[in-house]
Amino acid sequence: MNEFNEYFKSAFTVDNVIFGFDEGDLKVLLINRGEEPFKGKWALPGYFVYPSEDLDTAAKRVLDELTGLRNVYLEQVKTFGAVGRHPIGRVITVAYFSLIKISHYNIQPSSIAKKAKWHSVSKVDDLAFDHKEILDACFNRLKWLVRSRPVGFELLPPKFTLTELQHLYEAILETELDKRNFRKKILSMNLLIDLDETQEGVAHRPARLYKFDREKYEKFLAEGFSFELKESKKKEKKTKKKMRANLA
Amino acid sequence: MNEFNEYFKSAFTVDNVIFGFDEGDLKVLLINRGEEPFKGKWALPGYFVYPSEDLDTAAKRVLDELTGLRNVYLEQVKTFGAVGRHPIGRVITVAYFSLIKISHYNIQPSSIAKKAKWHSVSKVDDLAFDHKEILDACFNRLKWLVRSRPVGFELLPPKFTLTELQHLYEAILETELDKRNFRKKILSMNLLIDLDETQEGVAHRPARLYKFDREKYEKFLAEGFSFELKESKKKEKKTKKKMRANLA
DNA sequence: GGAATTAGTGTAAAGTTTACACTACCTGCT
DNA sequence: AGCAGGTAGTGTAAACTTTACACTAATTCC
Repeated sequence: MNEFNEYFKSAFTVDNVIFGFDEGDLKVLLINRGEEPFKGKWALPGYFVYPSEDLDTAAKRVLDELTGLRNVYLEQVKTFGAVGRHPIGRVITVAYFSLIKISHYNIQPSSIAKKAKWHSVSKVDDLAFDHKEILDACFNRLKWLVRSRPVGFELLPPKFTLTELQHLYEAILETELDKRNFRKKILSMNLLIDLDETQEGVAHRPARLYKFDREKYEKFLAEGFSFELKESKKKEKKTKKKMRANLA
Repeated sequence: MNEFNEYFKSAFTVDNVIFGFDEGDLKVLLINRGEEPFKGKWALPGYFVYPSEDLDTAAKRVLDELTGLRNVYLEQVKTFGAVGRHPIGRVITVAYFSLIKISHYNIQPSSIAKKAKWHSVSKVDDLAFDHKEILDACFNRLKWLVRSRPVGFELLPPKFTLTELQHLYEAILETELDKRNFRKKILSMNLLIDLDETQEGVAHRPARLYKFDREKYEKFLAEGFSFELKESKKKEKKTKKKMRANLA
């Protein structure tokens, strides 16, 4: 550190977009800011990265302090560093998103956690700092992720019905899926274990419960498998340009 | 800045993985370090982000100083911030990758550019700092990108043959593609304009030259189209687990 | 004129995706 | 007991996409 001293004047933070799924709706955990700047506004949970701490460690710490959860899905998404994004100086933030089961979430005693609340992703529209932009980037990443791997298992309780799983996918993809085709696709992956149990206390035919075969999932990931879910085209009727080859 | 002063002691940089394509091989532009640390080793081009500069601006600046090129494909990939990654202090780096046409690249007068050299991506194995890890992350991103959009056009000269295009895809994907299927797929996208010209000075049947229809490409991107290129399975014979549904 | 070399082309079979509608099973009400 | 209301669960045929595969065409060089 000599001629470069002038560059060592910035700070960096992590911000964590924590997704959960409840009541058929995709949610995000937000903190109500108790102080300026943006006092009273909702913001993503985040904090400065300590000098002795790796980025991933910082993201896990923020998540743990807030939810008490460890070993959850956590992924770095993008870094935001516009010059004026933070009023107190040059602050770059690294955005992460994580997927948790809301049923496993317990309010933590930390003061920050008391100000936390789940919000429907689709209804969030105004956040502190550039946090709306960060949320959008993470939501888009989740949409992409859900098309290439069966990521929903991170968000559902240990036992779930196929309809719940489908609703989760529909919430993330913001589209409707065909029930029969969805089931065929999901079951053909052999990642579900049929528990031979059914729902109780519902006023209609109870659905079978499934759990997720974690062992096969690990294999799936290791082999770089991927699958595709396409939206039901029942209602769309997009002009499907056939784009045929201009061959002789 | 008051109680947070202790956090404003880090620096951040951008590192740019600049890909080019030449002689049937995917290349990356590296700088030979003239000073400690890692003196004599090859490194990714990068520099500190100025206090008054956005991240993307810094990445463009680094690219411009080195190659004289602007308006090229540039994308943020990932941020690396391990505690000990830089000997002179806490330095976080934001990795970008760009795609350029080597034929358009002119050596710049800047001192840094004189130390630059193209290396085959497949042969790079030891770089300064954590730059190998950064290169790998960017290469993986490129692999992903090339499967979802016809990104190769950024790397080829304005006129090219279908075989050149195929070789580019093969270099990026590190696999072989079937000639007829590749051509069918590419031509069916209608993104190529047949120039009604042929190669000259080759000792075999000359190939037709094509250029890229930029207007249609913009439309393609805007409509969120995507396409898939799958490797030729001629040689592999992967045990294709049929994974059929366990339905009644 | 023939050897060498790469360009260029079509098709049938296998596999995947799509659209679509009815019966089954449970509760709660009368 | 039976019916209404509600969600669960299932199969198939048609359209489309992907795959595997081999010969002829055009040029240069000798």
